[in-house]
Amino acid sequence: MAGRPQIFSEEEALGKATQLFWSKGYEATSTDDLLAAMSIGKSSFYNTFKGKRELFEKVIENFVNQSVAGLLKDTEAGTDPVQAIKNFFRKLANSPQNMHQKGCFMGNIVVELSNIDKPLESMAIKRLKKMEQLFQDLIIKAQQSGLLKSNEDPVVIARYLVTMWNGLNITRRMYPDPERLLPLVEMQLSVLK
Amino acid sequence: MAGRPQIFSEEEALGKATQLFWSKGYEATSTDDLLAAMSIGKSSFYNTFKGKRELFEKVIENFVNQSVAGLLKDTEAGTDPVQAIKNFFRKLANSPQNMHQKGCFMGNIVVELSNIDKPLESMAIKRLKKMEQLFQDLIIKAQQSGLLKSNEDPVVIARYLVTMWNGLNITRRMYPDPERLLPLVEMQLSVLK
DNA sequence: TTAATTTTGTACTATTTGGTACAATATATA
DNA sequence: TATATATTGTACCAAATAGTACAAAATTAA
Repeated sequence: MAGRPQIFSEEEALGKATQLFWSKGYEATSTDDLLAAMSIGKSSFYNTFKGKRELFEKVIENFVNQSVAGLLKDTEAGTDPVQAIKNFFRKLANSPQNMHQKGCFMGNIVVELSNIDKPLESMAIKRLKKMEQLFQDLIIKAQQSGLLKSNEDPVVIARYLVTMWNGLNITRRMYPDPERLLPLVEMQLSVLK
Repeated sequence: MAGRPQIFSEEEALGKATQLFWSKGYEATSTDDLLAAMSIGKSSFYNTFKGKRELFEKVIENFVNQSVAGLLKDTEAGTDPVQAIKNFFRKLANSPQNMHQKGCFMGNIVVELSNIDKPLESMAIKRLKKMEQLFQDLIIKAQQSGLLKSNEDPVVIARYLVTMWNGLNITRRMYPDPERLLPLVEMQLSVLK
């Protein structure tokens, strides 16, 4: 319980690492890149985060998707779950350019590492499935309350929404502007009625 | 017009390189990996393909999506364009495991390189847009012939289909089995009526 | 004040990276 | 057969990579 005090904030450093990994991916992010972004020295890096891979794992574990968090908030606020979902996707379409370019962190990981690093891919898949579960809960709630008339299997609807999310996160890089994305989103949401 | 003859088939070597890049991505594929997969020496490699990046460009340019080629064939065979599209996606759902794991080569490139190498990303995006154009042509044909009653904008429908494709190529890695994917695909295809 | 403890800075290292240099080799043509 | 020409194999290289070693610095507890 003694020792020299840490000169940096672990949380802050982790946030910087997250941003970097999110935009450049795992392989293309070098440890030197990380040190620069996190503004810490090599010793501090290896001392507190053990290594690049271990840091990446921690980044995945700590990652909170802001959009999803917003969706969750809307729901808890008592909003119509169907409207919450629709808002979620409309917000995606209206994101700033740099968000379009980054896409979904977990989706990016699945794509980059599916034939490179299965354990890391699995961690990302687990996160995407959590998102799917969130959708499923909302759909069930909407069906029970009668706000959603469709009696399609909630499991399939949820999986459809996740696929939409995954797809949009690539398509939005092809068309990083709301004018193209919004009509697309509306068509995709037409299932929810 | 003299000189020692090439000991390998350029086309074959390019095919091997394509498979490797497709499964491991750009960054994680080393030149040594390539040499081994292509079964050629370093000299031959740099002599005929100039370098890793140039090879990758050539691979993208020469890439023919087998599934898309099949779709095109079905169409030319005079099949109902709507059915052709439906078959296309159902076939995707029924692909073997390793295809699920590989996903869409062009989509993979967009994800991996969107913040790393814009020129390469653009090449991949161009290809995805070609696919979108193919969908659009089919939708227009289907609407004109009355096989598709929906009068939604063909541009939006095509973009919706590409987004479906992009999304499925991630979701199929979460659920690499037809039992989960088929109901999902059917729901997504419900727009086509 | 000293000892124990932890973090930090600097120098170093082994491996892998993409790529060159260049001579040896194998062919077509003169 | 000799020569021009193109491909190939081997050795080499500089830079970047992830990670270590270890002493110096900064703190708390005894």
